[in-house]
Amino acid sequence: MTGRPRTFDIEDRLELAMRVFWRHGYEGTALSDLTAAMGINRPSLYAAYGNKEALFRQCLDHYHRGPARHVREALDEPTGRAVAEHLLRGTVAVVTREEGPGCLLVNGALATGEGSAAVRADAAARRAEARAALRARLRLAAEAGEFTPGTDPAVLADYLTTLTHGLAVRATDGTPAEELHRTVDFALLTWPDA
Amino acid sequence: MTGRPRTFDIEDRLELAMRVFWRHGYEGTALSDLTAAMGINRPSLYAAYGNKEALFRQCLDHYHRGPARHVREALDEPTGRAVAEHLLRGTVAVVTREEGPGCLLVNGALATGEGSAAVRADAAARRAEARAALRARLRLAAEAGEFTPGTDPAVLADYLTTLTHGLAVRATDGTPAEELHRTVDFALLTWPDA
DNA sequence: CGGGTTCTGTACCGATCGATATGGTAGCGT
DNA sequence: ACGCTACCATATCGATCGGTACAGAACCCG
Repeated sequence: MTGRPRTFDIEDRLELAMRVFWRHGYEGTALSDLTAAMGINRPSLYAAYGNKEALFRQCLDHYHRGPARHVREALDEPTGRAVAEHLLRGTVAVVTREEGPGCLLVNGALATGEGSAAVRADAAARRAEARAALRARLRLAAEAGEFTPGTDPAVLADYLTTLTHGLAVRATDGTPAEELHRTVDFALLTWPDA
Repeated sequence: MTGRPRTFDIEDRLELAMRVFWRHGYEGTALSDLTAAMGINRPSLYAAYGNKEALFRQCLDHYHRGPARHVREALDEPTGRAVAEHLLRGTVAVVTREEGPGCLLVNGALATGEGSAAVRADAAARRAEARAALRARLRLAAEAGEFTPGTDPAVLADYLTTLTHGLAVRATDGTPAEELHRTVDFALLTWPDA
C-alpha cells in the first residue's frame, strides 16, 4: 500500500504556486514557472495537484483560507461600519503585500482566452460569493437600523465590493499602501451612519 | 513606388482587433484569433501593424480615442462634481458595452508573464496618465473652493479612479449597467460639495 | 503593354505550451 | 531480504504559440 514518500509538503508548495499565479495570472504562468518556484518537477506536480487548472483552483482555496481570510472575518464584526472598515483595511493590507501585488481573484483570471474560460468563471464565481456574503451581512445591519433611512444595504455592499476591486487594480499598479488607506479614509468618512 | 493596394482599411480592422483584446486580454488572444476576427491573414497583419505587441498598443490608442473618450471629455466639465459624474456615468456606459465587457486598460494586461511585461507596463502607464489628469483637474476645482474645507483633491481623484477600476471589474463579471449606476448614485450622494 | 512595387495567400519556421511515458529509486510490510 | 508500491527524474509527446519565406496577384507608371 505505502510507497516512496513524497519529499515535499503539498500545502507548503501550494503557497509557492499561489504566489506565482498571484503575480502573473493564470495564463501568464507557465508550468516551468511553477515547477521552478515550487522546487519540484513536472510529474510530481501532476501527481500531487492534478493539472495546471486544478492547481490554480487549489490556489484559490488556499488564498481564501490565507491572505483573503479578512473577507470572511470582516463579516463577524458587530456593526456594518466595522465590517466595512475591517474589509477595506484588510484589503489594502493584502493587495499591497509583496507576494502580489494586487488580488489573486482579480489578477488571476480577469480576461482569458477561450481555453481558460472555466478558470475565469471560477474566479468570477468566488468574487460573486464574497459580494453575496457582504450583501447578506449589511442587510442584517440595515434591519438593525444602523444606516440612515432609505439606504439600500445591497447598494452599500456593492459599493464596498467596487472599492475593494478598485483598490486591487491600483495596488497592481504599484500604489503604496499609505495612498490606498487615504482612499479608504475618504470612503469611510461618508459612511451612512444612522 | 506604388504597388498592389491594401484590400482593407487599417482603422476599421483595428477596431475589430481591439474588441478581441478587450474581451480576452493580451495574453489570452492568439494571432489566429486576431486574423480570424479581422478577416485578414497573418502577413497582412504584420505588414500593416508590425507585430502583436505593436498592434495591442495601437488598440490602446484607438481605445483612448474611441470608447474611453469620456475620460478626456469629462475633464472639460465646469465643476468637479460634474467631472466626477461625467467620468463615472461614462465609465459605466463603456464597461457594460458588449464589446467588452469591462475596460481594455484593466482586462488587457493586468497581470502577465515575464515576456509581456512591457505591454503590462504600457497599460499601467495609461491608467496612471488618467489618474494624473484627474488629480490635476480636481486640484483646480479645489482651488476654486468647490469642496468642503479640508478635502484633499488628490485623495478625491484617487477615490474616483478606484471606483472606475472597480466598476470595470464588476462589469467583467457581467454586472448589468443598472446595478453599476446604483453604485455611482451612492458615490455621488456623498460628494463633498462646499 | 511590360517593369517595378506592394499586397495576398499558403505553407512553414523554431520555440514553447501543457501533459506524459518510462525507468530508476526509496520506503513499508512480510 | 524481498516484493510491492508510490514517487522522482529525464526525455519526449503533439499542439499551439508568435513570426516569416516565398510565390503569385493586383495595381501604378512609363
